[in-house]
Amino acid sequence: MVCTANDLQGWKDFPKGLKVLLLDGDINSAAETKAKLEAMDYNISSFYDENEALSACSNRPEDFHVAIVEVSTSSSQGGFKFLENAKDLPTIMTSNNHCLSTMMKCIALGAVEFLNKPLSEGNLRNIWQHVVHKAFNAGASVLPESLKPVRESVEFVLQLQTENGQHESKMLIDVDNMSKLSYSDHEHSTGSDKYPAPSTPQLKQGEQLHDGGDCQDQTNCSTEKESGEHDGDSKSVDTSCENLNTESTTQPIKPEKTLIKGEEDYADGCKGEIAVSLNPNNRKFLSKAGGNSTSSNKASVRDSCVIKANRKKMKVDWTPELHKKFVQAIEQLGVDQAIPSRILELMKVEGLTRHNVASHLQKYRIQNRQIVPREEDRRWTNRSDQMQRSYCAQRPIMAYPPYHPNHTLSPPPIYPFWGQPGSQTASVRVWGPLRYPLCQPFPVVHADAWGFPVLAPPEAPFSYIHNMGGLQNAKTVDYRFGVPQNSFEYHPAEEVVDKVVKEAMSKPWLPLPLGLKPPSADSVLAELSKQGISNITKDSSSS
DNA sequence: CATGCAATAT
DNA sequence: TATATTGCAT
Repeated sequence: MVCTANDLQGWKDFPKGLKVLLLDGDINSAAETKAKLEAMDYNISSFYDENEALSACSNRPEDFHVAIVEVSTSSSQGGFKFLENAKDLPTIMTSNNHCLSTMMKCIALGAVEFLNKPLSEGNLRNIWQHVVHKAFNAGASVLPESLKPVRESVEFVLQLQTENGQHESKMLIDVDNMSKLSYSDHEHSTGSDKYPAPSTPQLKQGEQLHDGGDCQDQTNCSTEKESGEHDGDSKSVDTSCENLNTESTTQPIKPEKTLIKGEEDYADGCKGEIAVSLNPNNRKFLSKAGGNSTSSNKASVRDSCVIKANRKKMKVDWTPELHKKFVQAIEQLGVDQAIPSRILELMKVEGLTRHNVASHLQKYRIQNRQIVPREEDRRWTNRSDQMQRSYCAQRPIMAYPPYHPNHTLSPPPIYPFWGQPGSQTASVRVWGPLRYPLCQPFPVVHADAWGFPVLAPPEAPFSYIHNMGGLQNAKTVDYRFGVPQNSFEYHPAEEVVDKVVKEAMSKPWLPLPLGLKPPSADSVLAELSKQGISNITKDSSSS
């Protein structure tokens, strides 16, 4: 990623001072690892106890950039607890136990890499890659405090080269692309981005990450070019690390994010997109400002960035979060009053224009229209048929948690991410109904071959994996919802039904679940009488 | 000016 | 292809 000497000037000693949390129950191997790492100028904090390590990185998240955690063979929790709880820290798992399932478990639980013990020098030397990777590929919202300086630093360096000259543009990875990458990554992994990008080789049986795993050592990609005039302000990471100020005592906060990509033209006409925060309490991560980017004057940098970013029209990326706001606004207004300007007001998203909202609303309506098609004359008495057909045409209201004991048998229901905010964390943006094969938001992994579903989506609660009792009985588990499903029949819990009914009644403007039209009174009565219910306690319309 | 729809662009 | 933006009519 860094290809010229010039590029390196800001961080040629980058790993130096990088703060490594080392959790290893084995004192000897811990000492050994620590010594090796320190020889590489890493800054090691050793922990023997998992809980201590956890509380340390919880209390001082800024103190750690990356963690190396041993999978203890003795204790049952050994290391996994840390792995799961320190989600904001790129965590490398190590173990003497080289079995595949252990590795997979680590990776599935969010480890960025699994390294066999003993840790080779090459492995250790390159752990910084995970820091940079995380710093750039974590969604801005989940970027740990400790990584922000890294990111800013790297961005700054990259920015320098961008501004320096385009003569070597072929060699450069421009910040814009990184921004895009980061952005899209962020979209696909909402909660914690414990699922690393494919660029990290850890899923391939963990064997690639020998020294060859990274094609180049961080020191050897220089091209002998020395044309640095901007070096004065460039900061190495360890410097920036000193400027950390957050004292959060809880787990690193994941601020709500509302990101919008800004398009910006550069002097050379080259266009790029940068991510800007529309939320004032958010931090901007991609600095386009050329000047100093020390942590101390972040604010000014930030401001100038915003100004620069606002210079041009912004492309709104309707992230799930943004869309959620949008939907909430619409619900709040009611479908009748849902006009762009008011939605905009309710959304209270800085930088968002009425046009943006209007456009989005247009699409929203189109989608809604498509799934509330002319079913006018359809009778809800034809229920089975109805349900089958409209299965993938769910309304924004979730009827009840879907269950498909065998997804090859029953059509997997789709829950449009249009719909209920909070019903799911929509890292994948799905607009309304999908074609049938895509109806499943995520593929259900049959993990028989592996004995473990490694493709659990980021949304999958980790407890799901736990509940599997380790690695074995991985059946088809519907992990999309925290509700355990264990019945073959559609028997929605009463409270669920109640909830839906209540919701439907309180929000008459919303289409009904199950793709049903409001039945006429007649059809309702007919249906009820069919079911042997002759009397209903309804205030109007009856008898 | 705001809105919604259609065309266009990415 | 999907979806965001732009253009235009109301």
